[in-house]
Amino acid sequence: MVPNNKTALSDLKALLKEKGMKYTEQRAIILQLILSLDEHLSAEELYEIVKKKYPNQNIGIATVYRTLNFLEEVELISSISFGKDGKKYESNNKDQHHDHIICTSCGKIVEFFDESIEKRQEEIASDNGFTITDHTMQLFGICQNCKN
Amino acid sequence: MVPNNKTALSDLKALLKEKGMKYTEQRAIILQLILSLDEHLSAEELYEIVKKKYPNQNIGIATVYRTLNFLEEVELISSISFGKDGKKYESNNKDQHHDHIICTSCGKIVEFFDESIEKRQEEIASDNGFTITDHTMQLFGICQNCKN
DNA sequence: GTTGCTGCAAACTATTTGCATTCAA
DNA sequence: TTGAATGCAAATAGTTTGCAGCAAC
Repeated sequence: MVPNNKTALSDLKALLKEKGMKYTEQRAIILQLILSLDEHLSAEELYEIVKKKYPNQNIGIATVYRTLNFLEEVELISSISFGKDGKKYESNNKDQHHDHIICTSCGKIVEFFDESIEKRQEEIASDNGFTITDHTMQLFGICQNCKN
Repeated sequence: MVPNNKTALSDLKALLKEKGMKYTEQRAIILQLILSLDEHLSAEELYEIVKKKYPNQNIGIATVYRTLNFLEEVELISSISFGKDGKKYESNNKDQHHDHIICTSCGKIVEFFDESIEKRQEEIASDNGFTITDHTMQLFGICQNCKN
């Protein structure tokens, strides 16, 4: 379990209260799951894991979608989508923003962060009259393993 | 009409022949449309335009999807997908590769190319053992117009 | 007790597929 | 002539919504 799981759970409680929403077992389970798994998972995959891990809790797929949408909205998690693979979710409970390198052969994902690119992006945007709020960057290629 | 429309059409013919496929009116229409419109369009949008522009040609949505998949596969066109808006297609018949700045308020898309970022991406990938084949980068923000 | 949340099933959207017919080669 | 492509409709995948019962506050 990730060290700041507890923090995220209190954040969740606070955010829910703030919006007049209720703290439920299901919401907590889904958030904790994303925090504890260090992977990029689709809604369907998360649903399968929840069902397996909490067989007594009879969580529906609709709740998973509803919860993911909410968690993304309040920025506790975020989603990326590359080509065929569809939308995948990951926790925001990480050191900092990062981008992705994806192996088109085996699907492996490596995260990276590069200060100089980030800076350049800001410049480009402002040159075009934009104020950046967010960005995504994906590099596609073949990883070391798959090259062999 | 874009100057190198003709080239792309011969490319299409050559590619089709190479794969034992047939050159059809429908395929030509769809490719030409993407070449001539300088926008990012979804399959559905392209379908609507074809229906309007060629009312005698009774093209089906399935053909549009099949053709788009083929054209992307042979790299005459390419697709990007940002968040809610789903997959959009654009011609590869441009000066060079480019990335996108998207206004999250009005949907405006600006294209840009930055040598230094491209270079840095190569370095990062190779540091991680990857050989890059492709990449996408999207900056999200608010454009000048929407700020006012 | 009230209001929001859940699971279920039905609805929807985007895309793909099966099949009889049509068309390019 | 023959195999591939097309249009249509049906099928599928992914996601959302309506609703009756249930749970949080």
